Amino acid sequence: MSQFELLQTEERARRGRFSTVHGVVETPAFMNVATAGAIKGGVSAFDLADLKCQVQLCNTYHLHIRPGDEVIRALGGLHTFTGWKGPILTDSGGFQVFSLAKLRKITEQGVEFRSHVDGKRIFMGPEESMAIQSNLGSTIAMAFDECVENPATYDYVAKSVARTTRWLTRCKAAMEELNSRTGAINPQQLLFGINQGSTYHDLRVAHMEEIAAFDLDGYAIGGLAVGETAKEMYEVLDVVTPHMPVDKPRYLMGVGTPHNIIEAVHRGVDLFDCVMPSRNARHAHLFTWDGIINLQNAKYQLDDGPIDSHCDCPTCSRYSRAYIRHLFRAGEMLAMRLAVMHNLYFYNTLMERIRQALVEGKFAEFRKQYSVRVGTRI
RNA sequence: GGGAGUGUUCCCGAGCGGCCAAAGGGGGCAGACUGUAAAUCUGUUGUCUGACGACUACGGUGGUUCGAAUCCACCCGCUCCCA
Repeated sequence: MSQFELLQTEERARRGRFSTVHGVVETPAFMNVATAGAIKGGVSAFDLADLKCQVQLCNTYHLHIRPGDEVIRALGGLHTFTGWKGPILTDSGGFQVFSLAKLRKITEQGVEFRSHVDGKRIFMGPEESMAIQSNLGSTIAMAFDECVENPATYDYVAKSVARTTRWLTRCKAAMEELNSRTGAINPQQLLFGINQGSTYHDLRVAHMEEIAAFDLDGYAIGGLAVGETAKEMYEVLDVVTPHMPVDKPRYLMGVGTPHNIIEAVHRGVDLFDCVMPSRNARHAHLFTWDGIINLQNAKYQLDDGPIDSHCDCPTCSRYSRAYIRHLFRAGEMLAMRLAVMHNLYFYNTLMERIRQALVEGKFAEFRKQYSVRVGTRI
């Protein structure tokens, strides 16, 4: 069974401890995204241990298509398969309802996708998503939802949210049934519900209250950072978080920049995930405590210092900006690996420093010092 | 020695009288990226100017023409074939 312990608060910001069968997560925490079972850029589950990673995130849709969730189940589940022994959260495939918009069709029963690999038709609804996630044996399964692109009409969002709620009922029933089956990879698989409602405050609040009644293991806020302004996103957080259960972890899905994360912690969020540190690292866009740098810029050609002089990650302790820049320009894979490791270490350290600031009652000060600074191009 | 080609902006390479500061690659310079169809995508890349525009450019020199990277002559360089 899971247990979320709220250890401390500072204004709306929270520090907590989430205990799962695969280990404890100190929150606020950033979950490292390994969509297809690996962090893109050549970073393995074993590297993650050196990067202060607490939770790995994998994707239902991608792993269902390749290699197939039945294959992973036969091999003992994601923990055995990837080598990551800590908590794993699997996204439900709901985000692909959004990102594969041109390749799908939504009905009450679920969503018909066209595989991005070979074009094959794939049907996924709440039951299918839960069954796949059960086969993957993740620690935390996410409810199957529809992530609506912003802006969206009130009418469409209202209908979509109502459907997402009905899907949640089916997700919960399916999860309970799957957990009770003998032979389940993780019979204690947790389920998080997902709040939707676009930028409509009344829909957000109403939906949050509805899903809170399901008494799930955690609650996520989805459908943000998908087209709306940062200001609108923060307003949704301001409006929704007061309606989220205090004794359950709160997860802001897919967000975001270091600045977004600090601002969301300030508004009471505990968990995050985002492809930004890994994707941007692969494009030489690196985060430092002084701001953001693009390591491909000519000005770093002769820079023999580390990416970040305040960083003690495996990359910064060994390699110069000039060398990594060269690796990028030469198309060497090592460039991506070193850059991704740095950015993930930065994100995980950011969370560690946020937690430490909360311990010391200095989060407000931390926010003031870093919230804007870490998002500035230098 | 004879014959046939060829020389284009940083590189490769299109162009065959005006719509050419010159396609397309590459390279360079910069930007984007938020539950990853993303080792991807976008912009830009002669000089000057805020812009209109002006100027300098297609091996060299001279010519034909209202107008030449494009046609002609000679020169220079490179390639291939025959002796």
